[in-house]
Amino acid sequence: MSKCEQCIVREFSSLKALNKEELLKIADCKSSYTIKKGEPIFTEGENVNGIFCIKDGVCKLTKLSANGNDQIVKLISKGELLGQRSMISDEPVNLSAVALEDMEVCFIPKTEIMGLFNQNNQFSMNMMRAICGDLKEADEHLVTMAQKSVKQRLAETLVYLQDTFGINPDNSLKVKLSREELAGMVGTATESCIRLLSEFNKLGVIELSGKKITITNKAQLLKAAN
Amino acid sequence: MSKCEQCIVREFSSLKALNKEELLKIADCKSSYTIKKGEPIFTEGENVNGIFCIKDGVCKLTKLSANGNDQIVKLISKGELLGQRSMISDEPVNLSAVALEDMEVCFIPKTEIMGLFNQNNQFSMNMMRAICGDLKEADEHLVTMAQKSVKQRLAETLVYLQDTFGINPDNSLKVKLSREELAGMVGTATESCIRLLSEFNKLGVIELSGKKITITNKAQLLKAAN
DNA sequence: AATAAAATATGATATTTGTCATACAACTTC
DNA sequence: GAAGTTGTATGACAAATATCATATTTTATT
Repeated sequence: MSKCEQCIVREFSSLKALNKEELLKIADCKSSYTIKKGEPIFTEGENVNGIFCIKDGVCKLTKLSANGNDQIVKLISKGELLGQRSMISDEPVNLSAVALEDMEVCFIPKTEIMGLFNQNNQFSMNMMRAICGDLKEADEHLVTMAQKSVKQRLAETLVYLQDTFGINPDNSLKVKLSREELAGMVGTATESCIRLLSEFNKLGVIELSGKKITITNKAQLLKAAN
Repeated sequence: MSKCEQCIVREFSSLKALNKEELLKIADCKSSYTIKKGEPIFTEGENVNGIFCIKDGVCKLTKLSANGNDQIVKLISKGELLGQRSMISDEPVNLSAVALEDMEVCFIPKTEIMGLFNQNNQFSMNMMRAICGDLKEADEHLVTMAQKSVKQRLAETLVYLQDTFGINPDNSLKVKLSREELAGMVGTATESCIRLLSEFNKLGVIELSGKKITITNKAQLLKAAN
C-alpha cells in the first residue's frame, strides 16, 4: 500500500488540507486500482460510497441522454477527485466515468471522508469551494450549450482541450478523443462534428492526420467559428 | 426588525439546522428588502459578500451570453437561498438575479455565515448538500440543452413551470414570463418560442390567452414534443 | 380616449443541423 | 494477408431553427 503522504497529486485537490496523521489514516483504508483505457470507473445509477482520487490519466464524465447519445459533461484528470457530489448527497452517481487512457486511481471510503469533514474544517471548506467551482463551470457550460452554434462550440472545445491537457511534441492535442466522443462533448451529431473539422481543416486553422488533431492557428480558429 | 426564529421559510433551506441562539444572532445582523418586479437583486460581476434568503416571490437567475441574449439558468423562489456559490468561492457573482414578481428578501452578511460554518457542522453539511443538488441539476440541464430539440425543451419547461410553481384558479401557469423570457429559459429565439407555442396551441395541448399559458393536456404536450 | 410603445404573432426565407446512404481508411482477428 | 469490423469522410437531402420583415394585439403614457 502506497503512502498518501508522499503522493504528489493530493496537493492539487481538497485533500491538501489534511495533515500527516490524517493522511496516514487515509492511506490505511484506501484501495488503489488500475483502470484500462475504455473501462468504467463507475456507471450512472451505481452506488459508489466514497470518492476516487485520480493519480494518473484522464477520464470522461458522461450522461446517457433519452435519445441514446452519450453527452460528455466534463473531463477529469490527474489530481482531481471523483464522486464527491453523490457521496455528499448520499445518492447514486448521476454520471458515468470512463477512462480515456490507462489510469491510476485510489478509492477512499465515505466513512473516512465524512469523519474528516467533522474534524477538519479547512478540508470541508476546500471541498465546498471545489464543488462551488464545478457549479459555476456547469452554469457557464450550460449557457454555451444553449446560446452558441455547433461550430462555435466545436472550436471552443478544441481550444479548451489544448489549453487544459496540452499538446504532444508534434503539436497535436494530447487527449485523444474519437470523433464520436468529440461530438459528445460538443453536443452534436458525429457527422456534423466530422464535417466541421473538415471545414476547419480546409480553412487551414487545424490539421487532421488520422485521429490526431493539431490547432495551427488558435486565434483564427476561434474567429472562423463566428 | 423581524425575528428569523419565527420566519417559516427558513425551514425550507439549509438554515433549518440553526438553533434558537444562532437565529437570534442572524436576526440581529440581517437586513430586509423589498424588491419590485423587474428590479435586480444583484448583477453579474458584482461583489455580494453574503447570502439572500427569499422570503417571498420568484426571481430569475440569468447570464448574459456573448450574442447579447439573457439565458435564464434557473428560477429561485420562496424559501431558497441566493448567492452562496460566490460567497463560498469568494468571487463576484457569476449570474444576475432579477425579480419576476414583487419580492421580500433578507440579506445575511458573509462573516455571519462563515462563523456558523465553523460552529455548526450540520449547517455546513446542509449547505454542501444543497450545492451538490444544484450541481446535479445543472449537469442534467446541460445534457437537456445539448441533446434535446427546442420543441422538447419548451414542452418540458412549461411542464416544469406548472409542477414547480403551480397554477392559478383558472389553471394558467402562476409564474408569468414574457415570451422573451420563456425563450431565454429554453435557449432559443423569441420568434421560435412564439411559433412553437402557437403550434402547441393549435394542437390543443395548451391554451394561450394574452400572456397567460394554460396546459390543457400535459401528457399529450410532452408526447407532441417528440 | 388617443397615442405611443412594447409585446405577440405570423409569413418568407436563409442558415444550420440532423439523418440516411455510401465510400473509404484503419485496425483486428483469424 | 484476407476478411471483417470499426472509425472517418462526404454527398444528398430533410428537418429544425434563426433571421428579417411586417402585421396585430396589448399595455403604458399622456
